[in-house]
Amino acid sequence: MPKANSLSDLARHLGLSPATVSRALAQHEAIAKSTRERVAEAARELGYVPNRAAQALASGRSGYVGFLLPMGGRGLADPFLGEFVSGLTEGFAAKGVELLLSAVPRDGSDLRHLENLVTSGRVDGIVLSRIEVDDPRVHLLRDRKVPFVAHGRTGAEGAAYSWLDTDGETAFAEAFDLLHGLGHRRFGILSIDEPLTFRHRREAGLRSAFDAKGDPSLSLRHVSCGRYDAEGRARAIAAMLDGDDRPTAVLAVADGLALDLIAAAQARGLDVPGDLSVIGYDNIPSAARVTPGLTTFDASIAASATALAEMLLARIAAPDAPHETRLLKPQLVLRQSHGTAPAA
Amino acid sequence: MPKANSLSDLARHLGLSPATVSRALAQHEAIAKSTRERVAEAARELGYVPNRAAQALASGRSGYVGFLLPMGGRGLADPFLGEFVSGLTEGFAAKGVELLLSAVPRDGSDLRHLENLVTSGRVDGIVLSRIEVDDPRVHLLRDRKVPFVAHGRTGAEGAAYSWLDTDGETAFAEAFDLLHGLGHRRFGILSIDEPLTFRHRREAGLRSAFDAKGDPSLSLRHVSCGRYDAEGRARAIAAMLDGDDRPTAVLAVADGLALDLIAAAQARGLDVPGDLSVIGYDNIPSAARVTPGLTTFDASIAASATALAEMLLARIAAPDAPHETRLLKPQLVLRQSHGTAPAA
DNA sequence: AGCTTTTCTTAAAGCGCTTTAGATTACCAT
DNA sequence: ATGGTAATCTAAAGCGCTTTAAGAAAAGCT
Repeated sequence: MPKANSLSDLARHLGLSPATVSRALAQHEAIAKSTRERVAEAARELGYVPNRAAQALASGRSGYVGFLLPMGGRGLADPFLGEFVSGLTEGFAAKGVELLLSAVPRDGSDLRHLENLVTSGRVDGIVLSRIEVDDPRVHLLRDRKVPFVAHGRTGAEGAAYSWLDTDGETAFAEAFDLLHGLGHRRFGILSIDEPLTFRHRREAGLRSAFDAKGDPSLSLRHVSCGRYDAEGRARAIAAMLDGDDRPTAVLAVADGLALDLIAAAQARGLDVPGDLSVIGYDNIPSAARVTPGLTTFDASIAASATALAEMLLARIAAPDAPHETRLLKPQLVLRQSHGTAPAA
Repeated sequence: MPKANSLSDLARHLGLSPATVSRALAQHEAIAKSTRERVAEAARELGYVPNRAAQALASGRSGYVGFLLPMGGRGLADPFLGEFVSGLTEGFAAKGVELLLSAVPRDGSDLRHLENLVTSGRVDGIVLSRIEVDDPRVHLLRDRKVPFVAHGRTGAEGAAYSWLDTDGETAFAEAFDLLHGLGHRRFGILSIDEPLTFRHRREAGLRSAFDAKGDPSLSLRHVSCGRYDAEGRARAIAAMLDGDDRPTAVLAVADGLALDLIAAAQARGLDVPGDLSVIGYDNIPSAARVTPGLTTFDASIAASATALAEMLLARIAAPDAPHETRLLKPQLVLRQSHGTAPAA
């Protein structure tokens, strides 16, 4: 059996021109269906696989999409990111597209890195995560007219780009009401100091529900960790748990914080949920595995990522189509980390 | 400021030929150092970024390396894979190379997928993980003379390819001796049914240490789960814990299994390590976070991945260099999941 | 038959680089 | 001057595809 290593090999074998073969393989309508089948058959027989670089150069599209993986942190070992990237990969794979994982250094060169990534033509589109309040990456990509989708919204909600987000604002308001109904009066919110929109939204949701009660006997302790490393988290958790008037109910803006909080509380001899109710956000896998099980909001990370993958491919196919935005309502997963307020 | 979008733009601007500029940017010795600097400077000023597809087509190298991500499982949400891929990504990024994440379906088309991946020229090299006893991917890549490195060894140790592995055999023998020294007499090994070499090696290490005692009063219960899904694991764990003569010390070939085993034991009212000692392998992050902390072998997953990245780049640079193999000795991390045997 | 329309196929240019083989210049000793 | 050598640089081909513009063949109409 001969082997076709290039389009023209295959074309010669078939007695057709390379142009026809190229378009036949691409399922162009202008090529007779019978020809398309004949070509596909021959390609299979001769083991022909198109060269991707040549396709990319000629067509101006690389066939890849990019995801920026921040270096230095936990990377994909972070359960959220791991699940997210898995979801992306599978979503793209379903359409025959592969994901380019681009590690970006944390030295402030991230914008240059992104610019380089797109101007080199390595990717046809980008998935952005961990969106900041006024995210410069969004501006860059929009200016450069590079297709992208974002997991999360910047501060300006109307901003013209495609995003998918979960409604953390409503969720945290709901969680507050639940805990308030269980008799809690001293609340805490455990957050992070980075300019990420999701934490602002979740904080705001809690705060507005809190303010809506207009009850001066309620208290709210707001603690953030500076860097999201072990030390920063431990310090924030200490600030939450130690001292007088410890909250009896704490909302954590992410499950990782919530799990750490529970462990720290238990280490201090506190009972969860007897002495302290904790609710998290995201429903990462280990939220179900710890004791007590973490009550949290299921943000269906993998499904979101898959949806984002589809949205991005749609944008690449039709860059001028109107932007699509999706706001998902996370489901509260009731487990054992929350309960009625302890007796005063 | 003008903008150079192509090599020839830049060459024209500099009054040089494209050939010279190309080689100057590649730091060729044949180009005068002064010229190289002048070119680099101009490239920076004019914001020139080479087109990757054109480079790939002309040079025959894509500039990417590939990793095969099995679909359908936990994907990167599996702590081992997450940490491994993070390590790879960072290792490659250190050398300016990006990782192509290629999701491979579990429908038996994986070899075709791999072949397609390399013949399309999408990647210059491949990192293989979860090596099987007689792994067809190893044969394929070796036949096709595609640079690759493997995390793990096939059955035939002398096989001519580059690999990095941890010495699970010695580790499990060591773990057995430790537990035997603590008075345990009824042992268990919790494994998986797939033809992965790592589990064979760990099983063999335990078994040979067990046999070496030549003590007929010792027992060894060997249980494997069929598919590595929640149900398969639960069934295997039940077989390990239920029935007469339950082992008092169990080695699990992976931390995930060990953690599930501990949870299941606790759910049955058993005390770990009072009634049951458990030792795992890999030291995934959550091994440190559960209660009791899991005693396990630290396989330094991320560091291994980074080393593999370097090994692969070295192979791509010098495909005919002798193969490099590295056997790492995992460190036993003593936590609280093991202890003296319960009184008979 | 002659004409138009429709259907199918192709020639040829070109995507933006790398690389081989060769040209040019500079430098030195004779 | 003359030739030889080393140091730089360049012309031009070509990587393997896509695509535009146009050509050839078949079919439909009067």
